[in-house]
Amino acid sequence: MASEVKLPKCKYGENCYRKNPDHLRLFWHPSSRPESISGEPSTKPNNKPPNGSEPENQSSSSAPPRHGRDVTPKDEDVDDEWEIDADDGEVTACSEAEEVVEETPTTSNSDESILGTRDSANAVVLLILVGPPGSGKSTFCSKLMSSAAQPWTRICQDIIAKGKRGTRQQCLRQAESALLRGRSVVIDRCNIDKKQREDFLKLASRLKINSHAVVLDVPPRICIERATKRIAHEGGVHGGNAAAVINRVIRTRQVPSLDEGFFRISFCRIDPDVEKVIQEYKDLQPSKLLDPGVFGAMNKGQARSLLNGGKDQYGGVSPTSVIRDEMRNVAAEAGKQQSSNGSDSRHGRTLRPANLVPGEETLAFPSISTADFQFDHEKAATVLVQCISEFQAKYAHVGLKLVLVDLTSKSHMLSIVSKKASEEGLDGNTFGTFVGDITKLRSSGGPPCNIIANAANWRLKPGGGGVNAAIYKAAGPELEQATKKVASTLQAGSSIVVEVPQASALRNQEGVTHVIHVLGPNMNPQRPNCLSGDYVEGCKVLRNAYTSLFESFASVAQVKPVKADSVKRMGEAGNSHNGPKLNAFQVLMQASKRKGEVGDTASKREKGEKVRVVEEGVASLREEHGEGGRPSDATHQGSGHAEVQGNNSVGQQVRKKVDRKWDSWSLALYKIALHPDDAPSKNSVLEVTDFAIVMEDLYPKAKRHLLVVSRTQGLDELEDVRREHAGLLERIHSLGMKHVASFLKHDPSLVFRLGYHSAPSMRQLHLHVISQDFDSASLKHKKHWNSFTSPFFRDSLDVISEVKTQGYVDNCGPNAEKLLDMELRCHRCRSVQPNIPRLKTHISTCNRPLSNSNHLITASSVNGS
DNA sequence: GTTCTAGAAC
DNA sequence: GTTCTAGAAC
Repeated sequence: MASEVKLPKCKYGENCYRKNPDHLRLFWHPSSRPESISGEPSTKPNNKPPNGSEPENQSSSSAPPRHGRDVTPKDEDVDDEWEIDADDGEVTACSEAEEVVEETPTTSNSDESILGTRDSANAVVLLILVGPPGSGKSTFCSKLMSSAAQPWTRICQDIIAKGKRGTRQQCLRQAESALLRGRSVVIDRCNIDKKQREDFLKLASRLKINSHAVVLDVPPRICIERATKRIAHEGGVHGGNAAAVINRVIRTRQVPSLDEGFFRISFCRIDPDVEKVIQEYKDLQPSKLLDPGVFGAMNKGQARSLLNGGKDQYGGVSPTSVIRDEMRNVAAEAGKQQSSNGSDSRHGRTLRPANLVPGEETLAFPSISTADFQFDHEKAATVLVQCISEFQAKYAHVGLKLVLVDLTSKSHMLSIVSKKASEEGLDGNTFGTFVGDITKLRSSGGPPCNIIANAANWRLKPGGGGVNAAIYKAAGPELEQATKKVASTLQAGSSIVVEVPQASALRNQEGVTHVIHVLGPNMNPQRPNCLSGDYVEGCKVLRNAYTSLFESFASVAQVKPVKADSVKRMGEAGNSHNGPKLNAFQVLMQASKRKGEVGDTASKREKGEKVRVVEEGVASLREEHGEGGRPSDATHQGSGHAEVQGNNSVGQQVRKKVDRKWDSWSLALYKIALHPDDAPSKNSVLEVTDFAIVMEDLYPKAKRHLLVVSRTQGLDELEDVRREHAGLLERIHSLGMKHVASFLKHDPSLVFRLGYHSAPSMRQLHLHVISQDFDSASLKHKKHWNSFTSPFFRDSLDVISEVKTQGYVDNCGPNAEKLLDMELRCHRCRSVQPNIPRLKTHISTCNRPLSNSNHLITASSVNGS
């Protein structure tokens, strides 16, 4: 019966951090956290508005420019998403940048212009560069962004994907993000034909932003000369092959025309043309708008083509006049949007008052730690969305709503949280954002939030600034007195609930019954307990803070998580309808499925995909319905056998392994382990014992790479390991160590790790014994590298320890494979390398101490033990 | 696990 | 032409 039930895919739920690459990185080695070049914590300006609200720390817009390899001005700052490899001086993308774009620093003193707006503060345009390799697109961008009058973002496809070449879709996403933040965007890619430009024009049209084109119509000879001199160009357009590529690209060139939707097209053939156009766009601002039309030197054929195209489309009317009219319409529309009711259409999830029904408990809360405490916005948004997701899952169907509030419609946090919430599929009925004053929600017609959160300080004192000062001021001295009765200080990552006294204006005017003080992590060196850029700890504390806040909210609202009894009631209610009678467990699963929280296990099984299912919070239900129990021993454990396993700190949990289909190619180790005498000759079996065999990996990923394969039938992978296997794991480890000692005798310079893959491709539990040189021709792919250097590789000693203490291995879950797709990071110096060839070159010379494990085995450690 | 192929991009 | 990625097949 249990096997018929659809189960959640992960014990941490559909929105488990392990599914989120950004958050996943937090579980990378602690030493991987981004650092500024100087090693000093970032000291971003505190752009605090005068009205006591949360200031906007526009990390992206206030950051210094980011630069790719081929265009990096050597004398400019590099922000914390980039780091320089001290060994070879390369600039490499840090792991925190999933997609990399370059942005100008803001040039104005006011928040208004820092944030910008396509409506008024800036003349926002989408500038599409058109030109073959070597035409000077990158130089154009560098010059444009060096001292532009308004903020620009450069989208360079060559470096957008963690410092290497990405896709058009990534460029589009980043362009949209920047445009929505009020930044002009320059698209640095060839854009050589209509198809390559089409999506960008559509994007601009959708956002009601003018598209401009600058055609770098540089003679092919010059392009080839330039490209030939380049080295290590991402697209391979350098050296001897540059001419062929450029000639081919130029042959496919389609000259941009106004009828594609461009507002303005500028042609540049010689350097002075380029300089002139660069200056035009550098000067661009509302008081210096550029006229529509076609400008610059071009040949007569191009001009005729462009004008004819425009004339045909507009029925003989000058394209320029049509576009001017359109421009006026856009401006008028933009004006309407700006004067609307304070909700910003850019925030798709902005909750309007009508969305919230009085009587339902609603928590209004500010973004924690992103103002004075200078926590990185992107990371904070990721943590927040994760916490909301968990909250929604835990308190489904009980009417609790969360509203993230910020004072300004230009709030960076509102924008990115909305985006991430949408991406994560958060329930828009129970979470939204709102632009307004958190202390005046009722009186200003905002959502009726009777509980509000305060981004407090550790002393729980009024003052300082931002939300804390505003709430204490609005509440009057009564709140401070009430708070004193509850606590005198507050730990980071925790919260306290204070009932707002009846006499407080916040209560009798705004209807706020409770204030929940919450304290997040501090990244501001000017404030106490600064974490100095330690985002591993910081995210942990922030997560604790939000979790504590939301739990306090639930506590005040006097609701409880969805539990067995409530689900049972739901089941009974469901059974009152005509459908088949369902038990509580099935009802829960059906509800989860409706919310999209349950994977289609059956269909995945049909496809032979790996299916590991861990469910949460249903153990009592399973017991109640007699659908499972703890395994008594290790007798099960072949494919297709469901099993249940016990508790951990999160709460009572059930671990259930569902059928995994092993393809024929993945059975090689299984066959050899069970029948070592029949091992194919290509496999070098070194030792056979009663419990394991030792063999050389057929495709070694390092100088020395052995496998110690268990001979216990049914023990396919780590997922199958239980407490009773601890002794076996220790024997396997010892066997591996024996061979390590032998290797080290011959070559004492080697360093080894012993460990398991979280989600192995080959059936039959096997320990990897691998030297850390990774000097092997068989190491070809990112997946290879990350399987041995990311947390996907579980150290044998850690595995043994976990099995002994908790009875199973808490591996990376169903999303372990995401770890394999992460950036290529040197296991010594932590620098990111753009591809495998570059990585291999780098690691062959990198001499930093190894930093990828606490369990490295060296000649001295073996001799000393 | 590997190998092969196609496609995208410059 | 080269590099990289994703997917299919084994």
